[in-house]
Amino acid sequence: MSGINKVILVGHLGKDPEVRHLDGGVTVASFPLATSETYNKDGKRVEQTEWHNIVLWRGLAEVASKYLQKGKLVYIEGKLRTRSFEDKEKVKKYVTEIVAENFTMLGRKSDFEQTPAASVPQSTEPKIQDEFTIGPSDENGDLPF
Amino acid sequence: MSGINKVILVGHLGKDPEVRHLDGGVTVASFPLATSETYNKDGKRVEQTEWHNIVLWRGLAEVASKYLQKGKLVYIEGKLRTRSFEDKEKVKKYVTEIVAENFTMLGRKSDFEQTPAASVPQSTEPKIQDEFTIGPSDENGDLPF
Amino acid sequence: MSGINKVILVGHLGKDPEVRHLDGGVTVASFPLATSETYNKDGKRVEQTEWHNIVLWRGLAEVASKYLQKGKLVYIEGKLRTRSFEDKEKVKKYVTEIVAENFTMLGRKSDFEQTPAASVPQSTEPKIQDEFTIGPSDENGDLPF
Amino acid sequence: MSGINKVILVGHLGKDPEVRHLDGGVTVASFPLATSETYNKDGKRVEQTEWHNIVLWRGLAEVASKYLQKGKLVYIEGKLRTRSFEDKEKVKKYVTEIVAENFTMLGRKSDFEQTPAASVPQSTEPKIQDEFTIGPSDENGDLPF
DNA sequence: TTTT
DNA sequence: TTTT
Repeated sequence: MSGINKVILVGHLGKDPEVRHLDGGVTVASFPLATSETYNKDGKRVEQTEWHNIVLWRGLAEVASKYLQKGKLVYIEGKLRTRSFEDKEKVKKYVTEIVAENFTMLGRKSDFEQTPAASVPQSTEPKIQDEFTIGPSDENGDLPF
Repeated sequence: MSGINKVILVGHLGKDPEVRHLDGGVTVASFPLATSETYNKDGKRVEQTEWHNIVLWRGLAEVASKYLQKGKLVYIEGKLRTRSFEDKEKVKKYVTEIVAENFTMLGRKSDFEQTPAASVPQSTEPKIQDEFTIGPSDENGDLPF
Repeated sequence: MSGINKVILVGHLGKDPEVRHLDGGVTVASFPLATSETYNKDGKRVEQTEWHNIVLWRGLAEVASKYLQKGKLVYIEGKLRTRSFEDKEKVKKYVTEIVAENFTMLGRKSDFEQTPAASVPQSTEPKIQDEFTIGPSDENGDLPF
Repeated sequence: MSGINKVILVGHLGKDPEVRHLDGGVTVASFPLATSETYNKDGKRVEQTEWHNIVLWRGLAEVASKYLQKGKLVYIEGKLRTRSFEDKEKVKKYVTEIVAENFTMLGRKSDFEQTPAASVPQSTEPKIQDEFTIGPSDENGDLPF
């Protein structure tokens, strides 16, 4: 039977997205995302930051590389995936990544402007989905019941 | 600026899905879903049930009408939408619905069998998405980093 | 068997929180929250805004009334609850509300400053939870608004 | 500024929970959880299973060890945490875990019965939360496994 | 290492 | 109107 594997993050990019083009023309982007939590420990305010490896594919990767930069605040929805790889010393290692399914830019509009003078292009999708998960939902007509 | 409007429910259908075909060939299905919460009140076990109006469009509606029946346990992800309508007395009223974006059948496989003897067709998708949100995600190849 | 009833919203307050003190000293706060979605319709950019009725109890209500104001961006997690009430004409009506379980202020720190000159107190909890979330939630009495 | 770090899983336990009692009397439980996704690849039905390391603290750990067993279906809500440890060869390694904040048992009631003859005690909380979720989460010390 |  |  099937299950649910869902991750919801709101945090800041630790670096600009790094984009790669695989053989076959598929685009992949990735970046670290920080989510911080603040709590009181013995009356002192402690901040704990967690770093997440975000991976985006195809169209999502392209939009991310265009609109997301280091420091920006984003909402990301995706799923967990742990994969193994060999490091330079041929040692098998594991990483857990969040494969993004859609993201939404948060924060001020000005935070997403390329330069102080430029304005965000009309085409900026506030909510961007994986093209294999994407699309308009035009069901805003009134329901017949 | 954009926002997030997400609902996650796990509950039982109160009735079979009710299906309608709008002019233009669009299919809409709807059903009530119960989510119950149990807590202790003065040492007694109290159950509180909340009823949700679930609405599904197009392909999702069709799959729902095929595989979901009264009593079944489902995971539903969607968004909130409040719409107004006029009742028979022409009084304006409001309903809040959950417009489903995808759902997953939970519980035993046998719970989704049509009849004790029949088995669920091979084509039953455990996770079914709105066709405007849908699609295979074949990014299972190894990442180059 | 039990279920899941979870709502996740990121949006802006439409008004300042309205605070009430019930008999028995319980504090309740409420405010409308807007989540907007933008999509393309026939090549044109359309924005659709959904309004949600947010309700907060006890300690959460108090923190909300202190730190949230009209226009602020918040992440809210809670559950759906539909309750009935009688309007002035004694007509039975229904409202669906989101009973908040915790919230996190998003956006610039300066967005949460009381006045341009004041800074957010050290004690501001970035993630604030309903102190009663764990146990029974006895707020099933009718709301006074 | 603060962020959101939330994981929502529905899956089956791969093993019985493993319970440990740390110095100081704190209880920790952990188990692997499988979430499977099925999709069509070239007309063939492919199942992909993802394994998650679930960690529970204190009261949650105790309830988990009592009611969850290998094979059971659960809804788990928690947060991601990546921690480092040294393996037997003193090599620094990283694991990403899901620190549970609450869980709900899904599936038939009979699935949670200890033995065919026994019934689940009246006191079984369908939704069980980490009693410390509200405040500080001081489980940042290294885990003993 | 789960489940269907 | 579901389920336990």
